[in-house]
Amino acid sequence: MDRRTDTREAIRSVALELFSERGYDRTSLRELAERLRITKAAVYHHFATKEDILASLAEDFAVPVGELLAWGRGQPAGPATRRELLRRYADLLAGRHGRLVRFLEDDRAGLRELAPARQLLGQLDELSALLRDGGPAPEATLRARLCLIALHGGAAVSAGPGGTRAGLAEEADRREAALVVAQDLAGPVGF
Amino acid sequence: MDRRTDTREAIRSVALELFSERGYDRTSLRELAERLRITKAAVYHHFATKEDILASLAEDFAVPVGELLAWGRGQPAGPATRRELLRRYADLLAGRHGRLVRFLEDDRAGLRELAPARQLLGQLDELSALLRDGGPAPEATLRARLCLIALHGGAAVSAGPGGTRAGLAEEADRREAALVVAQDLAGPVGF
DNA sequence: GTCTATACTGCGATAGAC
DNA sequence: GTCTATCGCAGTATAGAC
Repeated sequence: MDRRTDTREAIRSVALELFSERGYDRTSLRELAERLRITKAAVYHHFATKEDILASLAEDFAVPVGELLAWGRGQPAGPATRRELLRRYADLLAGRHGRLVRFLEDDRAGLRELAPARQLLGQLDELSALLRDGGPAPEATLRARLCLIALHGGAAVSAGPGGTRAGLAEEADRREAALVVAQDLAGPVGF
Repeated sequence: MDRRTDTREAIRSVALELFSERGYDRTSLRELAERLRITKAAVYHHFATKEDILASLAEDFAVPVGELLAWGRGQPAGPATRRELLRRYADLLAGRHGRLVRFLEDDRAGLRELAPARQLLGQLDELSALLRDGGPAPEATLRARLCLIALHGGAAVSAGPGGTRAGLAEEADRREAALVVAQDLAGPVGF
């Protein structure tokens, strides 16, 4: 793994941290560079634009979500598929993607106009359509959308090695609770 | 009603529109002034800072929410109170406050650091605590928070005289559905 | 109460040396 | 691959005329 990869990964990692802390717009490349102890120009060596950094982060998440969508489209519609979709999506969020999705959820206004985020939000719309119990009636649509919000809200907040043991247990609790609520929202428990 | 009041109200109204369309950060005072056909300096005659415009909008909503909280605190905890809290809050959102709350929900990242919005978000935290069925267990906390998100999501999107008759009916449908889902999330239907 | 003009700051992005 | 230096622009905010 060469130095190029190292710095690029470091930029991505710190960018995600800053974006999710302060929002995309309020994060400046100066701050990002400072935190990394390099200059803005060095950042531009690895990414052509600020939006490209976001795109790189978004794509990381878009790939597994795309796979999940492909799987879901091939399943018969029904409560069992919905439950399993939610379980798989919750598993996804339990990994390193939780932070990105919380950022996405918290910064919709800032991200709406940016292509990389739009694509991801489109995927989540499709996922919520798969989770919808029945047609596009307002109530079913809202319940499906809330499923995802529930899981996003339950996703990891703390990241990295800063978590205490108690904190990690709390996080697992929250994720578990989020899945229960989401599956409840997704329709009848009986199969 | 003197001219001063007119212009001030016009600024508030257009600001809310722009903030909710593009987010707080991405809305510049230049845009705001342009839309009003006045200059930036004229805006500064009515509001000392950009944040003061936000504060003025937030306070407008904080007052009735504060009254709702005061009422809620005086009621016995239980499903009936929770249902009525949600009904009253939904009524609030059906008026001109719907737009503000959607903006608040969509722009959390941009607003988190701003005092006027923080206060409002604190009030909503308190409201969701009143809506919580039981102690601070993760599931109860999440359900209470989702109640509010459901109502916010169902709140008016279109505002002003632009709505078609069909559009207005759809909006009412959505609000109705949001209340049903929220009350469902708030606990058992039986009293 | 609104204007013109301007101060100052920080942004994203680029050029070119090392 | 990182640096220094700088460009052009848009942001908030202010001063002072009318």
